[in-house]
Amino acid sequence: MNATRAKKSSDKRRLILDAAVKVFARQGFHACRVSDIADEAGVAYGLVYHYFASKDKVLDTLFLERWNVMLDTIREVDAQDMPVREKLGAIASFIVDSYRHDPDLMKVIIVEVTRAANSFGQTHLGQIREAYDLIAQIVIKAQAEGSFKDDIDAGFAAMAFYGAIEQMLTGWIFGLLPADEEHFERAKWLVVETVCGGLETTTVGNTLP
Amino acid sequence: MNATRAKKSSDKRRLILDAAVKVFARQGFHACRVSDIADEAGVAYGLVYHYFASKDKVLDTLFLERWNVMLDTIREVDAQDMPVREKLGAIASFIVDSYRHDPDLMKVIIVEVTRAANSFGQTHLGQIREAYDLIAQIVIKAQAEGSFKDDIDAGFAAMAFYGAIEQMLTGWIFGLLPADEEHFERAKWLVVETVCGGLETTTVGNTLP
DNA sequence: GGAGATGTTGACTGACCAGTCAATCTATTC
DNA sequence: GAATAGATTGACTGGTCAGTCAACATCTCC
Repeated sequence: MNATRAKKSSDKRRLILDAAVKVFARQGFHACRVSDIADEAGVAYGLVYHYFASKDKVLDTLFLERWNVMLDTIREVDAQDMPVREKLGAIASFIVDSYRHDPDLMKVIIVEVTRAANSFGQTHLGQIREAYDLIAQIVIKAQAEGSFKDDIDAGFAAMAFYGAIEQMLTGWIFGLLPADEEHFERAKWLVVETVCGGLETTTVGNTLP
Repeated sequence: MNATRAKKSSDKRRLILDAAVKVFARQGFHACRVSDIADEAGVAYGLVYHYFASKDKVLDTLFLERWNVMLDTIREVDAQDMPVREKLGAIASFIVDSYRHDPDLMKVIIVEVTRAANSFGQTHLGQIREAYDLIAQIVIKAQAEGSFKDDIDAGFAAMAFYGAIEQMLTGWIFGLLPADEEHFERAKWLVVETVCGGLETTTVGNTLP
């Protein structure tokens, strides 16, 4: 049957991808060998090249798979009719939950792609920018409807928001922040509370007394 | 004379370090060859190894030189008697100005060390953590004196603050944000305004209406 | 059951590059 | 000006590893 064959085939492909996540997370993309991935997956060296054209393509695949899910989520959230705070909260939630669900994969995506300005970060700059732009759009709308101050550049605000979240993940990745269930939830809340608190028009305190 | 000799010696050392900054920034630490550094500096290959034990040590030196200046600055700022907002503003200022003054060096530090969880980030974890801790201390003091809400974990707040700044630099590094004088200044202000706005006790707006 | 396609294997190769080292050059000192 | 120490050179080496490939295995379908 075709389905069985297809299933079996993609099983091994998936096996390799999952093994790659573990290996990349443990040793880093540059430090690991393709044979490490094959060993971790329990398959022969050559099979990696049967499913992927190069070591790079393995990482590309991992990144794009997950990043596109995130982009879709952000688009969906934005399309809904809810206050900015909730929209940003949903995005923060999604990212933190992604980490909670698969810390290795998020580590790889952040360390090897999102922040790798000279390698994969450049390759996937378009995808990465897309995320920032979508968040900026949310900020712009909030400014237009008056819930966010409009003297703050939306692009910069989006970067600050995204950067704050990514730094939380970085804290967990480096083992600098406690990574239990409660802290995951508090982190979501903190980012939204902090960033929205500073951007909302309801804020009173200002630079001068 | 001894001074001349010493001067000449350290001249070449400096030459190599400066060349390394350019090369690391342009090609990335892993992608570049030691010969690229030597070529850029206009010295022979072997001379790099006369001054540095390994390629790694070159990056270590660059990182530590700059990072220690930053740690000192944060300590000085913290020791002074001024409102939190100004303290955090001074730190944001220092980091942004560091980028303005030498974007290549900051790019290298951030991309190759601060965010490299599997290589130099691990090696220098102590130094990196020190910076986060110092910022967290500032937040804790602000909470103690009542200017910051104390229901927010200081460690997390410090990460959010530092992450927001680093993401601004990342935006400039990737060419995703405008990098002119005015935007540098606005970025400092934005980060402080946003983060402090969300943390200060004077904030009014809250989750529920 | 056999032909063709697809999956799987792992030894091998060719390129690359960090680090070594012996030779040469330059300054310093007496 | 000879001796010593340090600076500078670049050809060479040894190890590493991404990617290839030819052989073998296992499906699918008639």
